[in-house]
Amino acid sequence: MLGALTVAPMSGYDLKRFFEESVSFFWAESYGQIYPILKQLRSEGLVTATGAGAAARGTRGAGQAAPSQRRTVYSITPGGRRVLAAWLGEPAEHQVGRIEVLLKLFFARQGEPGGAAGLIDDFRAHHEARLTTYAATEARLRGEHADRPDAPYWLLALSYGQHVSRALLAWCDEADARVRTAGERPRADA
Amino acid sequence: MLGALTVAPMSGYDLKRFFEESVSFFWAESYGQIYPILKQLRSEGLVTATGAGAAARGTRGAGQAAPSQRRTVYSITPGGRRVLAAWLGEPAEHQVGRIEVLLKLFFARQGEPGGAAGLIDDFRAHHEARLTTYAATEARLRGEHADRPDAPYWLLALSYGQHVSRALLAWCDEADARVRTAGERPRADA
DNA sequence: GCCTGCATGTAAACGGTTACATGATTCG
DNA sequence: CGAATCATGTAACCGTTTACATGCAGGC
Repeated sequence: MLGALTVAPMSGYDLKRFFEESVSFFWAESYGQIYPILKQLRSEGLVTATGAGAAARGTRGAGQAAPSQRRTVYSITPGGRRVLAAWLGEPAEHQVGRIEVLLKLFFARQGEPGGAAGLIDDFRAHHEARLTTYAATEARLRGEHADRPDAPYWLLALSYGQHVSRALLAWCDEADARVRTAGERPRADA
Repeated sequence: MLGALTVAPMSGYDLKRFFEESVSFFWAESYGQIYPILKQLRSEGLVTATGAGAAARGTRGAGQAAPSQRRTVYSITPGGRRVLAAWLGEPAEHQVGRIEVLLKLFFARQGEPGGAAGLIDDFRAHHEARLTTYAATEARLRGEHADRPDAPYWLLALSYGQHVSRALLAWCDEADARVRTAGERPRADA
């Protein structure tokens, strides 16, 4: 959240969209977290609020003309930037992501004969779609957002996704071949 | 859990180890889940218990000689196999796995200049280690476990991990190059 | 006798999603 | 006017992890 607010001051609603549009392929946050966390960050002095819900006095600057209203826009504070920088300095944890398709594949012999092939088809379609999305995002990043100073890092994250999806399509080919020859046979005919 | 019990009847303790040794790179379960779920599966008639905690009568067969005792071993029932097969028939969901390292990288411009490079180094080491583990697992699967009928599917899952880790090492090279040239420069010297 | 590993379980806390409630604004 | 979207929030629920409690068995 603090990271997102370095891109621009945002409302809770904006943050949700930011997560959906920018980092959705590797991170997600729901309203159920966003609003409580904003409240907490504010109480810790890591963000400040302006607009609708900015109860504390001194929030509305001189000529600010009540803009749109009803929105509460949050900005990161210097303290927030320090906390963010500290977090960025800690090594990232490599936690085990649960991959449901692998679990099903692992036990696929216990299911219908064509099951594994179906899973793989589905999986291939998913990653083909992702690569298409990635290409569109890349075009946008190299186009309109090319001047943003964070752009190189954003492209790095994108590249991660592309490498993974390409590798997984290659795996699909391999898996398909294996499943259609030795894999499925031992159950039925043969 | 039902899937694991098709491999062999197991105790809760065995299940934990099964998850740790076989599928740990894409799935994990803790005791806090295993024991309650076993209880529930049993109440639904999807598994049966033998040994220590097998309260219901008729569990100990004729010449079974109280083996080791204090263990409660669970076996999958025909009903359990049906439920498992039904689950295997449903398409797998592609949920967003949270990748912390990408989040840090995405906002890396807000941290220390060398931060991104450090994250990548760490990440590379992690996937190199994984590839080593995968190689050992592959040897075991092609060796002692080669005759197991599920082995082809297990190798497929393993191959997934190998494809991903190899792709990520390639990404590390690319990312490193980008971070050490254009990436880190605009903050300090230059 | 003690340490390690086997073995079973539970309670509290945590992190997260879902669903719902509410209402303002904008645009066709 | 009505629909879509902007916007804020909360409560209930669910899945999961962590930490703890307990005790037996086997080997040194």
